[in-house]
Amino acid sequence: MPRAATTLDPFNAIAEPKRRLVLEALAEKEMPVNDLVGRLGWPQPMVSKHLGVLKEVGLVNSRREGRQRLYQVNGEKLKTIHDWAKMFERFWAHQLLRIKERAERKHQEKTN
Amino acid sequence: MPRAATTLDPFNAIAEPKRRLVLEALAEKEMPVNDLVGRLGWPQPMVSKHLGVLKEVGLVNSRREGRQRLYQVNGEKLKTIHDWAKMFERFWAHQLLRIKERAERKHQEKTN
DNA sequence: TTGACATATTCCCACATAGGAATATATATT
DNA sequence: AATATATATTCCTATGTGGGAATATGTCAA
Repeated sequence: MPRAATTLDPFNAIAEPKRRLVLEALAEKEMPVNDLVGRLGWPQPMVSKHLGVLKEVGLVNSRREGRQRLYQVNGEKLKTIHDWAKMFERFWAHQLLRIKERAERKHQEKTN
Repeated sequence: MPRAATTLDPFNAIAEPKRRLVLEALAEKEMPVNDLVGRLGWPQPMVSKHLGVLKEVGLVNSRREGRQRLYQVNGEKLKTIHDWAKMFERFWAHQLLRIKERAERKHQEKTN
């Protein structure tokens, strides 16, 4: 069986590099689809489709304004990612640990 | 074209829920494959294959010890994920912004 | 060397999905 | 109503990949 649906899992949704670029653009400011099209240089349907996935998985919200649809980052869902990664903080935070890891890596080179 | 190779992108590698579970287990302590097999209850080849992907993408390191191969989390690569998510910190950190977002969401409900 | 233990690899298949092209829908303007 | 603008959706295809089963490789002990 392949991977779980992109539209159900934020981690899966941001696995696509283009979707990360969309989020990074939206991080600057709320934006309509066409601004993203111009900024990213992709076909409009491509942008809309990626936005559709991001919307369905909850990583962005949108609101209408005239003919445009403005997309914005949803912080809550991105916090999920951040919190998960934070679980491993101790593996990079402490200098002592880093030294220990470096030593283990050297040992690994011999045993590999 | 489907998604880019899992083994080239940490974000893609952790898109698979089972691989996140592997990393979470290894977050507790360095561990040989069989410990993971017992802990997760998956077939050994499945565990080895997921470890293979995590290793190739650099999210874990390994070293031999007798017949066993001990796997450990690689903090540096996980920091990459953490740093990326941190980019959106302001979207959940400030109370004022949260209030603003809530207002925008209410407006969205009307216009949707 | 033989056997037991520990881990990795190969082969196959089903399936989700990104991209492309064309088209559909929605909203504002005249 | 007709047109222009803005965005979404549908259909198609190629391809990466997770799971299962079987097997291979590697390492220690007797």
